Amino acid sequence: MTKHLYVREQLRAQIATMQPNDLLPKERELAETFQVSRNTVRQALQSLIEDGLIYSVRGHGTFVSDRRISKGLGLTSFTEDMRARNLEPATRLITATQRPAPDDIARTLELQPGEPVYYLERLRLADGFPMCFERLHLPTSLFPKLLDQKLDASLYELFAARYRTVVATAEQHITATELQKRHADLLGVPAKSAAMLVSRRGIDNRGRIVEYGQSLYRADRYGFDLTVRR
Amino acid sequence: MTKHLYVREQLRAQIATMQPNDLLPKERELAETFQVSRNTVRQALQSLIEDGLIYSVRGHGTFVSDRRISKGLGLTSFTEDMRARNLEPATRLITATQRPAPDDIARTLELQPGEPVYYLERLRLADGFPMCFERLHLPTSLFPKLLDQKLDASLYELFAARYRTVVATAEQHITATELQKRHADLLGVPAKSAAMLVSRRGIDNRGRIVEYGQSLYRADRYGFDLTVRR
DNA sequence: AAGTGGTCTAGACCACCCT
DNA sequence: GGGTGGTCTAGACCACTTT
Repeated sequence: MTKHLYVREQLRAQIATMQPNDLLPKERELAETFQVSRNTVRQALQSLIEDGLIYSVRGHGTFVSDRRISKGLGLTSFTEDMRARNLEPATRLITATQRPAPDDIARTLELQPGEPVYYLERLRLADGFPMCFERLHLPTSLFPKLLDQKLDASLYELFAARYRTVVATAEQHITATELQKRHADLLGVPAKSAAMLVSRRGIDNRGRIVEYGQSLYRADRYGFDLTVRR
Repeated sequence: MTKHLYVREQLRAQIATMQPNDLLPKERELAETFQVSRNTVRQALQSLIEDGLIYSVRGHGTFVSDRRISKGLGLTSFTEDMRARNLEPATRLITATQRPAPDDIARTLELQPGEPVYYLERLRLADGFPMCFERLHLPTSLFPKLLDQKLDASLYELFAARYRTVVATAEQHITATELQKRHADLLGVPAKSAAMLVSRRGIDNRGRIVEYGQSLYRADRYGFDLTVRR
């Protein structure tokens, strides 16, 4: 545990007991209190500012933010997302195969056409009810013997534990669509119901394209909350 | 112009000429080159890392990112959003009235029930084609004589110019829905088509709730692109 | 062992806001 | 003028990776 992380967590706890627009102690005071340099205090404050918990005004002070900002839309797995919503995530594996990449998938994953990819279909449940149907495409070269693994849990956790691959960035496209009968049946809603369609391309910390997935979320059960700033 | 901003812009220009995964000079070299301290170099690098242009590996070096990341989803007005997509924005004002706030609107705007609000309905066009139908609720107290203004242009620009109010933060909820006949007709699509429903609460830099709006976007023409990071 | 980025220090001056 | 956060310095040691 580094000092600035320690200071940050102490401050986070203190902020939780304060009111919006309350004034925090001066940076020089905090440095004295925690027996660290002012730069270290500033490192901790900067991190809290980026989280939206506090804001600072030059020549004035540092304050608790007006509203508690929900974390917005970070890069989270379905598993993490559901846990954050206090729902119990589960997964039903529907299909898991290896096949040559169709042209459009190869292009998205930046592979040569026909290179082998894994294709997975999974139904994601929350507290036992269908929430989302997803199709995933993964380069086989990055995940040897993937199909021998347990695929009805968090894939991101499997990637990290088994393949030392962390999805660091994701490019997402969000839109709406009408559900085909098959997908509607899986999700337990009438055909042609509206759903959220999320296409995601996951990239690891070395810049390799790790996954391409499309998820269909039940619109009656799911939405994105995000807070954006100027 | 501060030093770290100068260093950052110089580096940004240099990065533009480099290939993904190219190695940047060591921090200590950069400090020497620019005749600044290593901390200042690190401040510039940190900013570029947050923009996704570079990444660093401890004990190894700092590298150009594999992909140029689009800026994701900021707080933009419809007008700005369309211009960014190279589409010409336009607006057709459908309704503009003043009325007592219904209970749910009052609650969302944190007003007393029955306090007066403006209610606007507008059809937003891109290159002349319907893109989005929006309903807006605004506290009258913040925008005296709003209905006398020109309401078929960017409201955010009007707020800034006429009322010195800048929407600094917005809480958004994004989901999908089926269009009612009236809304489908306005947007020029069949009834019950899928659409994106975006609810937005805008907050100014003093923490006042400035607007509550619901927008229905044609799903065939519109989606959100966003890049998220761990 | 050598070299990298990550953390931390103690001190200084600047830009801005208040009284 | 006095106090705040913002910037910057020169130097040190640590954690990690590669040789």
